[in-house]
Amino acid sequence: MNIGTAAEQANLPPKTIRYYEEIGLVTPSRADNGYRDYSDKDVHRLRFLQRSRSLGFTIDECRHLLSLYDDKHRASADVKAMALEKVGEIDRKIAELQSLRDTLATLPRHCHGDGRPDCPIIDDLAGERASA
Amino acid sequence: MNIGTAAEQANLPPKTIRYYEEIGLVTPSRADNGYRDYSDKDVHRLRFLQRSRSLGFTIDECRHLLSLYDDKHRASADVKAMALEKVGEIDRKIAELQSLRDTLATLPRHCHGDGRPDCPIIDDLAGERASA
DNA sequence: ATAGGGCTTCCAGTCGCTGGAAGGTCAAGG
DNA sequence: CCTTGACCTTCCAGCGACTGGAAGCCCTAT
Repeated sequence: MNIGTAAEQANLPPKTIRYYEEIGLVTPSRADNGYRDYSDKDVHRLRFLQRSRSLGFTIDECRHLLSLYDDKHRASADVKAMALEKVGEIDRKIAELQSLRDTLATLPRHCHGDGRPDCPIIDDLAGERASA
Repeated sequence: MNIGTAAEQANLPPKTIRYYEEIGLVTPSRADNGYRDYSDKDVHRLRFLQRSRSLGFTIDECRHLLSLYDDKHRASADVKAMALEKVGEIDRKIAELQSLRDTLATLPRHCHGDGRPDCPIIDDLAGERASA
């Protein structure tokens, strides 16, 4: 199967698939004309990548997950630990964004927001008010 | 004032400050020995950048904010609109992460997480269960 | 005189793609 | 048989916002 078809089935752009090959995540065989030839197994791998990437795993984590996927004797504990660690990471990121949001949201509240030049937001950014 | 001192006062690494100069955000004068020489005004600008960056504005937005900061006749409406738009962006990002988190958090719940090789998380990533 | 720290420039790398150029291949239509 | 257009190939460059490192100058203290 050509890269375009594989791309459709894996829901990934061809460019990305070629990139994944470049960094050693998938290694399709080649047809006589030099075109990449994807097997169902390759596509399976690509879908695995698509899904784990979309869940926020980095490329290196995906590499690790794939090796666990290939390893018939893996311990499910390893995988579970990775998933839980990732959930923790996302939680931390959410909390960070939340506090960012709260800080940022206070700024416009003191700003009359009309054509006048004095602007409490700018003042705050410039540190002309008490602020972190 | 040398870059090291400016860096301390602005709470930014020297490398970052040089980078900001390279992209035209701050242009300190130079001492006779070729060292960058930061005025209080420069440091003020750097702090402005530090704060707006840490609030999640991109470099280009910071550039815009700085030009509003320099413009004594700016309309506060412009600034307010940027701040509100940014809050919306952050809200969207939080929501996205939240749904990501929810999806990801369901995976470990079905995984016994011991030394056995069968792992529902891997199965899910591989698409061997019904999943998006 | 020398040792150290800070400063300078420039180049390369990060992460995960994405865009574009230049050219080969293939299937369908005239 | 020829052309058109879609698809494929490779390679190189760029995104954002820095960060690390090398090579070398400058300044101060001992």
